[in-house]
Amino acid sequence: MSEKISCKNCDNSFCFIRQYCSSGWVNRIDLSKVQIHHHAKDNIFREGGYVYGVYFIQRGNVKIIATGVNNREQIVRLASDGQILGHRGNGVDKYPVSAVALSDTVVCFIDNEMLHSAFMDNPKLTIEMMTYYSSELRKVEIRMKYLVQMTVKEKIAESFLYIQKVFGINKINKMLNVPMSRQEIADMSGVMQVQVSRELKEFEDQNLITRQGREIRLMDLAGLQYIVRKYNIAQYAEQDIEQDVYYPPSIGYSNR
Amino acid sequence: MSEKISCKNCDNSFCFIRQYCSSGWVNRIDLSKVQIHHHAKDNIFREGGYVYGVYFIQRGNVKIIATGVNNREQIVRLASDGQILGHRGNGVDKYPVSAVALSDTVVCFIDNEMLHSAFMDNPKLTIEMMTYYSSELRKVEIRMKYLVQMTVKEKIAESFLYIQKVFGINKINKMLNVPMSRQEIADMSGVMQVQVSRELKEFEDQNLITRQGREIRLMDLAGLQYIVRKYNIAQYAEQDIEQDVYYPPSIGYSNR
DNA sequence: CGCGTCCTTGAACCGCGTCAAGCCAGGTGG
DNA sequence: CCACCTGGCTTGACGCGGTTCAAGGACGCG
Repeated sequence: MSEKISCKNCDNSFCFIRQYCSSGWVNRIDLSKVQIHHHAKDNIFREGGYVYGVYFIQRGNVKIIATGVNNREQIVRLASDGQILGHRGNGVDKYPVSAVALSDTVVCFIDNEMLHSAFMDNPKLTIEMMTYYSSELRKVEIRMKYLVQMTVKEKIAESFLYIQKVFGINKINKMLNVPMSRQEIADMSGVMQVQVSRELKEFEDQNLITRQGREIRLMDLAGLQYIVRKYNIAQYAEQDIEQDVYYPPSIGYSNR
Repeated sequence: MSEKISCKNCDNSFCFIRQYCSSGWVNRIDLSKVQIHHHAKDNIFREGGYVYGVYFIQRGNVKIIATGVNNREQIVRLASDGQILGHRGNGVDKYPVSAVALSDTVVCFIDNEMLHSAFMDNPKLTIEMMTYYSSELRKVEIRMKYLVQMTVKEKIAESFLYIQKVFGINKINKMLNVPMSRQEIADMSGVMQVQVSRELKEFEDQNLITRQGREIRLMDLAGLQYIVRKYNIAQYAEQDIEQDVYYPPSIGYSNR
């Protein structure tokens, strides 16, 4: 007899399944069978691949990217512990985006069938999932406006605030918890990589950031917010400036 | 005794409530009390206003806009019959965007309390709503990439395809069912209004469109698709090119 | 008929994307 | 331990696409 590790033993308190499903239901899931481990830079799923279910991030940091023309990418979203990847639309069965781990990541894969029966049995789960999607939708709608109207400097400042918001910064050394390359920052902001270099220099001159090797330390969040103030970005302000240290600051670059 | 008109009598077959709630439940709603009529250019709700519920479009055409810096607007989404407006996020209680009627529009307002009890009683409804949001989310994610990577010409071509997709074109005269101003096309595409004028001229020279007064007739959808081909925009293709005529082509400009 | 709104067209400026050369750090192999 | 290589980063120079400013036209409405 093989030993079954119930989903109940999972330590992720953000997990939608654990939070909103009946305990009987939770017990039906074998954690060891749904968990998938990924290293940094691994694809969790790829644009064009078939959708058989959704992924919950148990622990880790992920970027969702849409590949564009001539190798240009657009990072449409960042996601971390407890968030959902690989949502489907009506009857659409292929991913329009890819998900890539930025640090070592564990996801739980729940296939369509199981998910559907979970929904039918647990109305609270469905409501929470719906709320989650509607909240992501409004966030993307807002970011969309930024990408169109902001200057390069503003877009990059906004990207830092966004990274800080989703992944947090290390309390002690103020480094971003998940270091991102210049190219990735460019892909988030929708600008060219060379422009990122230039703006970083300017930010450094203004003491908004400092650099240690290739990593970036956010020194003055209020200063960054000031740059984008006219777009009244309230959601990145006050809250979450102090956040837990999830990972040692270098894991994102690990090459295993 | 006042006469109650049940939600059952509503003629909108797309309505989520009618489709996915038990008939007993549907009967509880008094259609005459939830319906709100709007003229073209009316605000359905405004950025910054408090969220007391959601709106279902019973009939009409709506743009969702985010107001930006110095009177610049960004149209983040178009919506038509059966679609949902005014989704909330977690604990957020203010609209981040405005919804404006583009033609005469009827919406049904369902307050938070009623919606929540509908969700608890009708799991299918919740699932459908969730699917709707997740599908809108992926659409916005894709449009986000376009807005960043496309040239002005491409963005405008894409906007026409998007309008045609959501609102349809008149079968007979090929006019867009809901005419939009140059400014609105600019706000969708994230470009300046003068550029729209210039590109329209070019499109006309290439026989992709013709103009009648200020209204635009799409002559060559395949040609427009050709312009944006390298972004492989599959979702606007084949389907829906022939669509019902919802409204006389001029109502969108009516000034009542 | 005059006024306001929306649209068109021209001209000039400049932000930012492009191209290209050089730098720096880490890894590898002799 | 040094030499070399490679990939990511920096910096400069240039030119184009697109924004901005401005003037004039078309159309609808009172």
